[in-house]
Amino acid sequence: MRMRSDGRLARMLHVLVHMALLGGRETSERIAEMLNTNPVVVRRTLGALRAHGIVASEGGRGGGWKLAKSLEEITVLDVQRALSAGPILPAATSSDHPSCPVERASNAVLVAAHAAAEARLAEIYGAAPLSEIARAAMETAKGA
Amino acid sequence: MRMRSDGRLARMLHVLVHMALLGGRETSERIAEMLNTNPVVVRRTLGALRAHGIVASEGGRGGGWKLAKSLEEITVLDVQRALSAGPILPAATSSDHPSCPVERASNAVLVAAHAAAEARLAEIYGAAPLSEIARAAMETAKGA
DNA sequence: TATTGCGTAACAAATGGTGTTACAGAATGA
DNA sequence: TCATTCTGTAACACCATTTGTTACGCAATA
Repeated sequence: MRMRSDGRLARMLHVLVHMALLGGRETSERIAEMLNTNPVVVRRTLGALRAHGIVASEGGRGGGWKLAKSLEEITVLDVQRALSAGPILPAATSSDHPSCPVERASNAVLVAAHAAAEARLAEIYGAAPLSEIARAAMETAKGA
Repeated sequence: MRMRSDGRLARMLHVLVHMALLGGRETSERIAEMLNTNPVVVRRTLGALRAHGIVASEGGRGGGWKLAKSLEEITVLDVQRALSAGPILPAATSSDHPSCPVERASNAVLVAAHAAAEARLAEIYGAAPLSEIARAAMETAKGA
């Protein structure tokens, strides 16, 4: 029952930076083309970001998606949190004999280790605004 | 496509410590009872540990499983490595447009962050011998 | 030689992201 | 008003991975 880290975070970072660089509104259709996927998947995933104030959407003719904040104001951690409420790195403990001291001790070690790793990950995510990704991308594009 | 951290590590820590505390050989049948699971699952998983020299097995009457090292010589990291060859925390990047600078930059941030988190996790796992889990378990059992 | 226990193949179930179709609702513009 | 163009969402099927299970072969031993 694990919440494995999926490909949504990478895809969302990718598309959010593109949206900022393009400036205007983008439809699910066009975003889906950017991500080589389906418009419904895009709405589903961007919908989670909208619930956290990262993007906004409008229906009807001329509608679509746009950023609700600047790239400087969005960190990787913000996007991660929008996509998944729980821990980024769940502990993966066992619960075969909840009262067994050995199982408890084993689980405790794993929980502590994961908490430390998660703290490190969240620290880095939180210190990484999307504007930094945009800057690195432009640098690369120029250099190449 | 993630290699999510599954429940095998926790289960193996649990059973290895029990095996050490019990001292002798244990059959898949008895171990399965400890873990509330099936003997085949036990053979499957312990088989991976045997391939890394952590446990040994013998068939036939009077056979079963026993530790190949002492708990002091086995770290959580050893068990983790035996269960899964690759990274503990795979990066979860996207590959929709491998030549897109924005995708590359997004992936790079994620890869770097995961590498740091994984290093932290491996550091803790490597510094945690199973004897420490056994000690903590006995402490708890005594205290309670 | 009968029993015990591992080794392994084969298959079902559950989980969670993904891909897809279908359709309802809202905004826009002629 | 009405057709068009969007999002919102339900309802599936699909894929990959762990887990659970049955079945059977092989080795060791009393």
